[in-house]
Amino acid sequence: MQLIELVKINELLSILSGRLSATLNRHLNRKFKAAGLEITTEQWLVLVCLWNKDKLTQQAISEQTFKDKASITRLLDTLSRHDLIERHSEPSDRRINLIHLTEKGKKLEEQAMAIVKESFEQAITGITPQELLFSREIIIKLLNNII
Amino acid sequence: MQLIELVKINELLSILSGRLSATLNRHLNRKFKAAGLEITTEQWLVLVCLWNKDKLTQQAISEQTFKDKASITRLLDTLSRHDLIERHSEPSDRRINLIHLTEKGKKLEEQAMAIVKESFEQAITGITPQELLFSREIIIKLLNNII
DNA sequence: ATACAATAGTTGTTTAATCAACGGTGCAAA
DNA sequence: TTTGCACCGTTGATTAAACAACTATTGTAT
Repeated sequence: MQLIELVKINELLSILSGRLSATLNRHLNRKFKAAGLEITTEQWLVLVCLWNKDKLTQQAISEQTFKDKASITRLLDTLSRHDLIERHSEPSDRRINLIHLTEKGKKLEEQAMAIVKESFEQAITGITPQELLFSREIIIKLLNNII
Repeated sequence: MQLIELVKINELLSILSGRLSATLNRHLNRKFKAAGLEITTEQWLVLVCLWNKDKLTQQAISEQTFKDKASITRLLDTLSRHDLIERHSEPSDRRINLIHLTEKGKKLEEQAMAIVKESFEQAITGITPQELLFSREIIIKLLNNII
């Protein structure tokens, strides 16, 4: 009984804490690559913030993506090297960088979102919206319990 | 309508493909560290395989953890450096390493599993077993859809 | 006005993931 | 027997994560 419980714990934790995200990331990264888009899932997540509202601070991106600000520094380094964003320093507060999408970065939105949408639809095949919403609630409860 | 749909897609994907696993990993890593255990969640996952059945091949560990064999090579390098496992080459098939737990590695099980169990119970506070099992089914469906 | 705290971003170190390429071993078919 | 394929594990390159320590700037409180 105790053993079975622990086995289930391990299984669920291993799925949640690695396998699910790794599989999703791998899937999306391959789709992006297959379509000739040179972005990763993590970069896509940052770009989503900027497509939604351009010229954010790194701090804002950090909060919206739930990523460490050091991770954002380096993600933006990569995006900048690929000419998808530019850092513009703000004279009114010289601590701040405002992150601007380049034309190349803006143009990526349509194609990237189409790929994501397609993958999403593939992922949820055979799952009803209610089931999905219910799972979302449970996952958010889980998250809040361990923050 | 379309916009709202896309927002939901982004949110769910971002939770599943990064935020959930990152939060869980961070949580467990901190707990391990706070208890004086020098292991990460990823290393714990490998150790679970060996606690369950000692003397596995790297290939077997790779399959059980759903991790790339290159990742396993490096995880085992770290575990070996910390004297938790040893690679024993097998004379009957010289391609193979059998991974042996050291005494130190064996001794870790009780303490590590107690921490994991405690974290798990914290995580599922306020969620019924049925809800959890239901979510597990949905997540496995999701996984199978994108493999 | 100065001293201290808070904020924004960067850097160093360590761990881990992917993919691709490679070396060595085992096995089976021509 | 040797040729070729499958298998096991390693290595290199790139991307990303966490944490801690750091610089520079801004804001506040005495």
